[in-house]
Amino acid sequence: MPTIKDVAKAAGVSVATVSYVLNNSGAVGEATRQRVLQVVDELGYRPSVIARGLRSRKSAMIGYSWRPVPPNQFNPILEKFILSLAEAAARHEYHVLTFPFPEPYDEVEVYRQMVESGRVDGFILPDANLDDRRIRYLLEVGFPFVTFGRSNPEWDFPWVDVDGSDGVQQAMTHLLELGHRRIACLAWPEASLTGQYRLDGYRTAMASAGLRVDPSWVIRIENDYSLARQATETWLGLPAERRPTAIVALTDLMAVGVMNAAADADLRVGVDLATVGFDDAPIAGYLRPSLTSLRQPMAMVGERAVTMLIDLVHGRKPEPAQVLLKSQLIVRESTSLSRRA
Amino acid sequence: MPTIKDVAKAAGVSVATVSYVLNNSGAVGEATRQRVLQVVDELGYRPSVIARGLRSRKSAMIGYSWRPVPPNQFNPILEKFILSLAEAAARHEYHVLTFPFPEPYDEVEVYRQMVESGRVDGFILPDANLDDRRIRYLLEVGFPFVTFGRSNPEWDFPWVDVDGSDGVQQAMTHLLELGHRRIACLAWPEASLTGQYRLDGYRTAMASAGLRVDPSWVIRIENDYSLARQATETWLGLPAERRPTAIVALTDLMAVGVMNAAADADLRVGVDLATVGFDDAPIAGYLRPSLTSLRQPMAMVGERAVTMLIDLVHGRKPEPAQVLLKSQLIVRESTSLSRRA
DNA sequence: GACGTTGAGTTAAACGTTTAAGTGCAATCA
DNA sequence: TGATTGCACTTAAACGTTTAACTCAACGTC
Repeated sequence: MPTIKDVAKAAGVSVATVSYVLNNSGAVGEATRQRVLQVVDELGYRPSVIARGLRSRKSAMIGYSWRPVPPNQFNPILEKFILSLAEAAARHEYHVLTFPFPEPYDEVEVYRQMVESGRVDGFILPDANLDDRRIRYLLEVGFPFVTFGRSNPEWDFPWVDVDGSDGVQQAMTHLLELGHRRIACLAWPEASLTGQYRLDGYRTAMASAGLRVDPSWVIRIENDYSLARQATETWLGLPAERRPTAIVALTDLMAVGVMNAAADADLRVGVDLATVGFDDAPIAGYLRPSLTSLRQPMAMVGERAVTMLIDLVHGRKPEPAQVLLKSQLIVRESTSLSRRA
Repeated sequence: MPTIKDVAKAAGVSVATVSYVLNNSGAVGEATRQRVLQVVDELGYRPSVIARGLRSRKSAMIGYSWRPVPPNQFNPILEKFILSLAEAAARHEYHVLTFPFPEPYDEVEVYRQMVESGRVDGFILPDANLDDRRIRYLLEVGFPFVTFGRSNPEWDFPWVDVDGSDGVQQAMTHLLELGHRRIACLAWPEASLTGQYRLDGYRTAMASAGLRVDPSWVIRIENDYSLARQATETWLGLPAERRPTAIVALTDLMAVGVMNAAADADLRVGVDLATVGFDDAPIAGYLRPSLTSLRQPMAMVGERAVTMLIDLVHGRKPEPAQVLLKSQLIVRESTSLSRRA
């Protein structure tokens, strides 16, 4: 593998000149420049990113670690997200280093290792949450990062998020237009900030529509199929005047639980009971009935996050430093069969 | 960030000694060793992987790039695979670098860049196929790699694969035991070697059972929901004595197409028509009826592939250099409702 | 007492870049 | 004419490791 020295020798110049040509810096005459470039081409020379990294104290790598979901759950947005990270990074001559998510309470240690060994120049942190230890640590040591998701308002750091409140409000508007008035929300435990925002959207929409929220209409569960079924059964067991006619679930997996529980109770989903999911999993369009869901603009999230991170790494302040994107409601049969029929 | 020099100074030894201590090489007295380790600990020193890489000409990185599936398809095994790669790599102090899959026909160029810039020490290549240009290139330049999937038999290289023929035979045995005799196979285009192996499993099982394969029982399509529906409709339109009672699909997505087309024809899946998928997508257990499918041991695939690759990188010949793993049939309602009923 | 041998260190080169500082030269200027 | 400037290029240090080669004292051997 040729090195910069080989190029210099072949072109009859010093290595510095070659370096200047390659980096478009320094003052190099046009003739020399051409000659160097030609030699580079002939020799098939490619700079060693490692040597470059040692000198510049940059690895040109972005660290990314995600929390694997438990068996029997799925993460519908992971692939798109990683892909958009990798593509956005590549556009800036960066690369994405994926590392396994640490065991609970070891988070910081794993990130510390990455930071101190100089493996990466910055991190993309998915699944940000309140009091996130990773964020606290990285702020403390002043290491570049961008989160996907928000955290404590008193912490000032760059993030990208999808407006869950707005998303759920879109779904609610859709349901309200269809005439639904008794709408339930299958939510997440209080610990999840993302869950809070989405639930806020539900409450806001109900309030704007002048509708009272029956306390039994909000059930908080982990993202789990069976728990979603149980919750649905609870709702369907309510007296008719309190029984929801529509259910907004915070994930597609839970929405599937809702649909199946409803079908088992001999309700026609989309006609007798409407339901909406979140994330627009690839399967959503192929379910029976197909599932109305909120699609997060993952490609954009990845692109923005990477761009912001690279700004940070280069000492520039990303502008804006906080980005809130909108999700898109994909209407399918689970909310609109009755209309079509 | 402290460097090895800081440690050496603080411990009153030369940098070489520190290095020897850290690498357990050279001859170092016990007292000195302890003192160095203590200083390392006190200073929180961590070797720079970049400097180390420059000297040792190793990046301690494994390159991984996967072909993103078209919109409306999904890749049920990707997450588990990347995760197991990352975990296995971490156990050997390696990391996984993900890079975007190149545009068609640029494959080699992107891999070449990775090789020549010294970014990675080796590759894991998913989706290996016949005449794979990536394999050809890497063999040519003698760069370490392990594929997931097989390729040309005349090429000698290390791979890990899941025995698709055996998998489909498991499914077939299951269907035959349930009494099915007219079994169809929803296969892939001929270009896919993985598809060939799986289809072989179908033909082998039919032959072993002494059953003739009606030519119309094999339909080759891309992995696509709508095409799967169409194929199913074709089969359901056959005269009764040639109409399949069971359909083995090469992916879960196609199996969903089968199930929905059957339901539209007022057939009860699992009773009137059995179907089996492949990959055991997370949703499979939550479909109605739930889908029998073949689960690939992705964690094992990743683990083995990484171990083999690291052997190669260190100049050891992996033993064995070819690994064929079995998939596991997960029986659910789509093949056994009638039994349970 | 001269002569290996061994153990425990040190010295310094090397890995492949980047870049501050320096050099030489021609053109420009007072 | 000599000083000044700007351009094009070179020199050499530095980034943080690893490791071959060396040093030196202590010890054992004949």
